[in-house]
Amino acid sequence: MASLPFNTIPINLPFSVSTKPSSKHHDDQALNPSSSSYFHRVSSLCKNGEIKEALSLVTEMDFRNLRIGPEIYGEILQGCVYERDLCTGKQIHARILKNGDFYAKNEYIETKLVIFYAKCDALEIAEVLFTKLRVRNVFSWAAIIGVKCRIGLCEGALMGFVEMLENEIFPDNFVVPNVCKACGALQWSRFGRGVHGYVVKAGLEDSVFVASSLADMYGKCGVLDDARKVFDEIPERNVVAWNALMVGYVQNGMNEEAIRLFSDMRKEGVEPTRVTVSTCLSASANMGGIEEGKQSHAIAIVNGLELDNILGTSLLNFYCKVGLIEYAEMVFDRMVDKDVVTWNLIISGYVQQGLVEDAIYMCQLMRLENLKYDCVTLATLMSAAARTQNLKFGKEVQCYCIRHSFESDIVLASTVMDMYAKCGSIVDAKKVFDSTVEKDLILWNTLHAAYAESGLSGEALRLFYGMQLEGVPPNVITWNLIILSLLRNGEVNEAKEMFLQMQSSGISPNLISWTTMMNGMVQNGCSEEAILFLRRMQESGLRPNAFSITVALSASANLASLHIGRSIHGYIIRNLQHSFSVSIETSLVDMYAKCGDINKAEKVFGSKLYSELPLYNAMISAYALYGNLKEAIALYRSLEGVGLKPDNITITNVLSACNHAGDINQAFEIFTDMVSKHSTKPCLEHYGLMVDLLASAGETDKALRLIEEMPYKPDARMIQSLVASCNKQHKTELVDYLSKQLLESEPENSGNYVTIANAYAVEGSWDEVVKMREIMKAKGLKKKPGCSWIQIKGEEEGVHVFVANDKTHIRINEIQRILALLLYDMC
DNA sequence: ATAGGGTTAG
Repeated sequence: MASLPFNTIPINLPFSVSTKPSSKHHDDQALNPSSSSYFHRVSSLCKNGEIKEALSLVTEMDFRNLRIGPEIYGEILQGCVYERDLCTGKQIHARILKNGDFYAKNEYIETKLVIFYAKCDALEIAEVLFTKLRVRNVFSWAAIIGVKCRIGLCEGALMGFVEMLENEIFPDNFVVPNVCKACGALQWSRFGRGVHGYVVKAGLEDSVFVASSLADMYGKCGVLDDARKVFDEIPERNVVAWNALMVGYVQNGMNEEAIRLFSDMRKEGVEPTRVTVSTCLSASANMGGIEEGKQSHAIAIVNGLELDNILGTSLLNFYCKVGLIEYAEMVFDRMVDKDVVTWNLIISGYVQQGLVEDAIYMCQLMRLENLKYDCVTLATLMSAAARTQNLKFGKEVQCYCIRHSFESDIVLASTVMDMYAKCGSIVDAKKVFDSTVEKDLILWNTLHAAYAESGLSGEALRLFYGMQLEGVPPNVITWNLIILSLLRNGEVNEAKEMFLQMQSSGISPNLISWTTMMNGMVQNGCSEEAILFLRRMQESGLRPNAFSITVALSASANLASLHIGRSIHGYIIRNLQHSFSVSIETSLVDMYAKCGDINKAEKVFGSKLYSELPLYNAMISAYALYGNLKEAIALYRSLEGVGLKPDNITITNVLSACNHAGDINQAFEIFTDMVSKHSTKPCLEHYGLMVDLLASAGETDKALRLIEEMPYKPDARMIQSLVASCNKQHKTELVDYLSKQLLESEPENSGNYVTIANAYAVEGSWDEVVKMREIMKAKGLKKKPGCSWIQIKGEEEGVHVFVANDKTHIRINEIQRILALLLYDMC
């Protein structure tokens, strides 16, 4: 055996190496029978994980001058591999080196050392030893590929696979799974296919290990058809194979397929594991499948699966996502070793339910358990601030983030921006955006969302072109947001143009793109076009979901087209039977009422699946529309019996029913009931309806007294009612008073100008309407999102008129008077 | 070989 000097051993090994060659193992100790009994004792200690004891036996052997063969060192190293005991292994390595080349240059020992370091994730040492190997066999290759794969150096692992083949060392059923894993992580499906070819050639495809990892690889690459094919051809499928395919389905959004696979698996009598149940729970959570998730939970219990952290958090995630917070609390209480993930889930569960107080309380408890907030906790709290529009709380959380150096977390930056945007502070959102160094597409989109929400289409467009100049290509979401910002700002034609541009840039509109267009059309008074967009979406092969159907129903209602409304109802019955929701039922009632078929509205209401307030509100509103005061009141009175408490909308609807019928007494009864029975404060709109009622009955003084009593500033609508009433009675000094009120309350409120313009529109004075628009422009005021425009036919192009409220009738000279006051105020 | 939490669009 060639002798090499010891100092060629890499000096970066983390222990010192004796340079003195030892000689005692040359004694003829091999004949000593106790040597083999030592081997057995060492071997059994190692298998029980008692490495330290095994090591002291070796020391004892050394002391008694017994021959220590390579197999003993091999055994101890293997023990260190089982225990992932890097420290003890290094000591063994030191002894091996101390004992000289007989051991240090033994192929078995050298390979074992590589395997040991690799298994302990000490890649650098393993690689140094590996490069020094004179003989590289399948085992050492497998170890190196394995460690690279584990620590995420996937390209390196795949290069190793190629190099192995070049050196004619053939990867076996231990190497291939790791190679597959690397392909999956990199989503290199073409490389994966090559590996699959090798597997077939090498005859490895019958190994469950190989086949399940191939199925997993195809799943991770999104090629589910091939994953399924591989899976179907496995001769003896084990639970891991089932799990791998199921995970593939879930990761690609095919949740229903995953659940179906689970039931097939149970039919074949394969026992589910915690992984199976976790995966099913993810699928159930994603698709909102309450029954599926509950059954998965039941199966976990029946099969006696241990509630470990991962299964527990899967359950928590599921119950939180579907809104069953009580069940989530039960699971949470039963979990023993709660970690940050566990706490984050229950906290986010509370936030999703709007229970921000509970969320904050849980945060305090979490701190008492000595757990620190991580970026997920903070992102959740930030989203709570955004939901509740609590700017102060949001800033506190942001300060915490800054103090604890979480600024570099890009997800957190997105939530901070979203919080500022939701709290109406776009400038601060932009500041956060600018100060974030590494921007990802989501961050860009978050700012787009902020602009879209407020209809700042100019800013949005600048951002849109800016990002492309910086080489960030917009995705569907970006395009949808740009379109939304245009629509929110009333720029219908520009939005349609953008919609076309998106398609010519190679991005096809998704469900949300189409629905955004539809909804935007409805909001901008183009309901016919909304229906056209619905048809075109269906032609493109996309199926409308519950929300798009709701929008289509409101378009039908606006068009008062029973024909279209019925056809959409038909579509719901044919295709959305299972996703019947409160909002769909509500929209149906509303549609039938507005299309003139109150009987059908009653019929839909009568066969409702849900018993929720919005549905009752819609029906009461329908009765109000038809002036059926008795029915409206009866329905309102019946709420208590079904355990529902009327809200502001209910009262508004009942009061407007009274309004239509001109029944002041009934209205007053409802109005006072509200405070005494339901202890709710009337809102501005309720006062408005009462004022309206009194004013149109000529009770101007009473109306005025009510205005002075109420805890709100009067709005333009109220003033209008009064103006109309005053007009009849020629009380001009009152009009002066009211106009002043209007100016004092909100001179910058575009709504006031809109109201006045509305009145002009009703009177047919288009010149005055145009003038109002110009004043708004000069003041830099923009129409609020959701406020409708209508194009006046036969008028000069570009002239828009606000949709007039049905009951607005103001004498033209009074309008001029108010306008004069407004202009005076501006100068 | 397989499994858990937070961010953007109607």
